[in-house]
Amino acid sequence: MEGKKITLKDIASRAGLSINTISRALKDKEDIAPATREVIKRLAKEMGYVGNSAAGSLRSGHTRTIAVIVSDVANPHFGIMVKDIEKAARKHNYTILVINTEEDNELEERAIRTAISKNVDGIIICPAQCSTENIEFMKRNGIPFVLIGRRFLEENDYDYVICDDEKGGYLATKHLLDIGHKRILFLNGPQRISSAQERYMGYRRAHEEAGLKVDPLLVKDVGLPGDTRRTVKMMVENESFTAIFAFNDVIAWEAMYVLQMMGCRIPEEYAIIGFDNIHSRMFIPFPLSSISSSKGEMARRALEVLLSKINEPGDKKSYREVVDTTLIWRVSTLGHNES
Amino acid sequence: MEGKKITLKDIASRAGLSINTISRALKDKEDIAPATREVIKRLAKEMGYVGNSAAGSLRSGHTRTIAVIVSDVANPHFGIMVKDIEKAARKHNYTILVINTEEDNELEERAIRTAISKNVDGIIICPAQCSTENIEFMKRNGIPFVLIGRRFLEENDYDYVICDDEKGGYLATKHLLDIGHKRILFLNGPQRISSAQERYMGYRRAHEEAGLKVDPLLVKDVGLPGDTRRTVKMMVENESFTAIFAFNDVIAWEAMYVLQMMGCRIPEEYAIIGFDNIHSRMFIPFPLSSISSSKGEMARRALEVLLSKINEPGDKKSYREVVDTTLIWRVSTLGHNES
DNA sequence: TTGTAGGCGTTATCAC
DNA sequence: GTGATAACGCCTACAA
Repeated sequence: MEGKKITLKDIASRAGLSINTISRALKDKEDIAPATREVIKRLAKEMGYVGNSAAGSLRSGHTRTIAVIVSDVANPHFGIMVKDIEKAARKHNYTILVINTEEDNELEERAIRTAISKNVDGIIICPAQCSTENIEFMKRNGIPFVLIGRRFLEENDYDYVICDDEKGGYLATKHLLDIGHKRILFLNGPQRISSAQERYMGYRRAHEEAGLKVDPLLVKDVGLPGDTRRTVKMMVENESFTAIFAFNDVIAWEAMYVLQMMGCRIPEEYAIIGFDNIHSRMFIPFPLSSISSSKGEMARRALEVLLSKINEPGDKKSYREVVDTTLIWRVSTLGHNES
Repeated sequence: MEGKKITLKDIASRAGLSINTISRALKDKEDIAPATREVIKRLAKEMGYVGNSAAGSLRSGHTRTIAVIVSDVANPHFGIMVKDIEKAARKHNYTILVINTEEDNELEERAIRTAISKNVDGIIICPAQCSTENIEFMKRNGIPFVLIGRRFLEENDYDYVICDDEKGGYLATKHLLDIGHKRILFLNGPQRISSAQERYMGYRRAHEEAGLKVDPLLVKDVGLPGDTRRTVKMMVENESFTAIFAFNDVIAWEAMYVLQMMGCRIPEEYAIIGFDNIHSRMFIPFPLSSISSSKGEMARRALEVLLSKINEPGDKKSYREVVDTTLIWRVSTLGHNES
């Protein structure tokens, strides 16, 4: 049994039957005598036969595999997303191929080519958004795909499932303004990313509604690792502000870490709110207020959209799904601070 | 370009050459005229050709894909592991298929069958250890595989890469004893898991060395979600202890969360130490002492072992790699508590 | 009820 | 230099 893989042929020669009798018996086809079926199935089990679906898919044209392309599974945001996609996919008998792009354009291109060359039935991708090239490539290729978590604001003809980032940015900012903060540091993600742009729009809208002007000095891009630590330290030393809105919970944690190291108290000296509500999935010592974006919901919807695109190839419908965002209030923004 | 996939055949008929010439030209074989090669390559690019490696692997027998089977990618421990495996694999031009088992025996079996049926070249698996059945199945099947993070203590003839769990358990416990704690609550993982057993052995050794007896009431299994919250609450209310050693950082965070909710101070009232040192990859607000198990190292070694098994199928060498563990001291065990 | 033929896309081998 | 052929493992359609 060791060494070479058992194929239908091996079973056939052992059973003294033809390859395709074996094939059909194992698929429980009616046209094989029940007795024969039983014998064959037992033999297959005995020999440890595991079908070669890769070979079958060469014929059928589908692999029941979808690629999930994200920047980094080690980031809990994506880890949770990937898990939920995998879970949903498993229900539909699909397997997922995970590829990380590290937010890099070239790696993203390679990821897409790899996925296509492995004949996946479709792709769920959180695009690095360095350019539209890679997305255009998928489109030209004809492979079904859905964007998750990010979209292209200008060339808006790709299907996507995102959360309501503008509203999330608005809710977070309004919440901080409501409890008395006037100068809110926004630790935002890289500007090329749509969710960063949209959350910023929400940040602006909340300010406008409150009759306040946005101070550009308080809006920082912390895309690179290390940025958050440097920025928070620098801002605490040089600027006056009383609250932080972080692009995501991971950045928020890092900011809190720095503040604690510097001896600042949360929420008394600095209130802080994140985005993603990872605390709903994991108990982190310091409860962080956050914007819930329901990753499970996004994952399921993205998969559904992808499956319908896979199953109705002719269909030219477009899918633009926006999952609601809500405010989750925890102690990191408790109390208030009239400055 | 939309709809159907471009194949060698399509390029061949467009170029007026044979399929085979196209194939060889695209692989830069010397026996095709340089001029022809250029023309073909340009044409392929123009037509958006992406090779069907699935078809190729039917012939070659390998897919350059490995399956990574873990219980849950959303757990940062596995998320980080998967990321590091993916990164190492990418360097060797391998892609990974990620399947979650949720620590369930049946899902694990399905995961393995799926992986094999998709013709992966090998499997890296963190076994649920409900039984050895599934591992035996892989062995009988002949697919190259390596266990990661866990091993089978009795039937020790499977290759593995683990960290030094016994030493880790010893170091964590000794550290707490050294700073003055005498009653240490051990929030351990499920007993069927080797790492839980081995960390417990370390916990015992440290006690013995210190001339203390292990109180069985202080050793709790918190395998299921929710266990940690219930257990910590119950223990704080009913038992006396001054420190906690948690099976992993995620459990430690949860314990800290509960302690904070109950108004207990860390480390003054309860010192706490985790395992995995996730803080080396993520800044979590409250710095948690932990045992570092170098997931990056484990991931790379596991991949190397797997690759050598894939590349030397005849080789009957066994691989039992144990990565060192070290103590990382942070504020969650600062100060001491002479009780 | 079972067997035979052909083809999915690619590649290795050998002939032209 | 380039083309024809067979083969990888499986499946559909049809013949026996």
